[in-house]
Amino acid sequence: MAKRDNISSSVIRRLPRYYRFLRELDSRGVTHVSSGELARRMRSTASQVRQDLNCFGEFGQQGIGYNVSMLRDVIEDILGIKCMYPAILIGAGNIGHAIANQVMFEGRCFELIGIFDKDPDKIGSDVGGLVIQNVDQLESFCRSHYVTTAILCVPKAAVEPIAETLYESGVRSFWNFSHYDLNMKFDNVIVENVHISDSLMQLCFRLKKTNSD
Amino acid sequence: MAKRDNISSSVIRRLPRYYRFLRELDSRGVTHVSSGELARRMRSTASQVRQDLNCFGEFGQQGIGYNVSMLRDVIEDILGIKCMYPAILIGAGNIGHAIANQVMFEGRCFELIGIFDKDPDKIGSDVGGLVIQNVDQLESFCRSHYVTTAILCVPKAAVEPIAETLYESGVRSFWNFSHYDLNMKFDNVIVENVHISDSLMQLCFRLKKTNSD
DNA sequence: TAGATTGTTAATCGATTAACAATC
DNA sequence: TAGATTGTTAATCGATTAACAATC
Repeated sequence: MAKRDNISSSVIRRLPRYYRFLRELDSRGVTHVSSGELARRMRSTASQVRQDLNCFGEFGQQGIGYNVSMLRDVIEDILGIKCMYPAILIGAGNIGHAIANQVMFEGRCFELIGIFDKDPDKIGSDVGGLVIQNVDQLESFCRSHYVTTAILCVPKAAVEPIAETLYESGVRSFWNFSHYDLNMKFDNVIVENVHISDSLMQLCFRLKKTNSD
Repeated sequence: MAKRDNISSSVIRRLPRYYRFLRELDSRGVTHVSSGELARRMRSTASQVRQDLNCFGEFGQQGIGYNVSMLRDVIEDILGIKCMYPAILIGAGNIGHAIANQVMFEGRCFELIGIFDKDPDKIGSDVGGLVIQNVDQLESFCRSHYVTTAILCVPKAAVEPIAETLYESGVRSFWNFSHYDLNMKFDNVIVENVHISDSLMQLCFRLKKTNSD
């Protein structure tokens, strides 16, 4: 019955962005925000914003706007970022460090409980409060800690076999930074492939377009 | 006249993905690929692929498929990744290191010619073959080297003022990793804001959805 | 009351899918 | 020739925009 059950995928894709702005407003103590103001921030239109927000309940008040903290709360709920899933990270290189130190520490949705690498020089050292373990501990660790999610920061060539191993150890979701599209053959697996350089190519495209205008 | 002039934005967004697959096929020595095969890789449909590829010229041959290297070439051309823009990076923390070492070194579209930080302990040390310079050198460096693009890997709070300075020194495009949406007030500026954790939230959403089905 | 702003409907626009003749 | 696969048109679907009555 709840409207909230069929939110279109384009709205879902915009939710993290709404969430960021609402969090910022909330932290500044702003209690209400209008569709027009949100639109300005989102580089969208007031109409679009109202259409979006309307599909998960009525949080607005005519003449006043939307209640920031209620809206923030319902978005957290829809995205599921109130949950806490145990996650591990494999590959303690540059990106691995960045993720462990700068992304995960915000402590939303995932708790980083283990870091693995195969380099003997790295094993034993500390990253963001965790000791780097040997990859050969992967299987037993995943089984005993019921790890749901693996963050893959290993080189291209290593991804497939590691993902296989992890799948067999019960891991069913992957956040993959390896520059290689992981395409698991099982359909009970969730994969988010991240390609940072895609956005660099978009930047390049826009630069070229500007220059040729 | 050229079809190529009005490629829709949704096609543009898919180009980096096509590009990746074509590059892989090319490196494996595959000369032709069908829309069906590309669709399988893109998790799309053959119809979609043909529609997409058709909007920038006729590279297919009935009964045979598309010429991989020609297609790759035309995509490189459209995205403008054959150009080489001088870029600098500010903030030699974890993400800065990751970008400098793992993303930029592929040597496409941008050449990293300078790295800056304000931490005296970092200044002078080497990252990916470049010596970290003091941020107070930023302005003079940008002016003398005609820097077009800045990669911002600094904390939230530092972004606005640094972007201002850079703008005044002639920088007109920004690849921003600071977890803060940079919204320059000038309209001759290109900004790509990267929010890595958005994809983490999408992962979270999909996990929650799976669990509740 | 007057001004602001929502929720919702209808109209428009654009993107995806289906179908098939053309051709390698 | 038969099989494969394109290019392109038309049909469908979905997303965005515009408009306005309802209401704080």
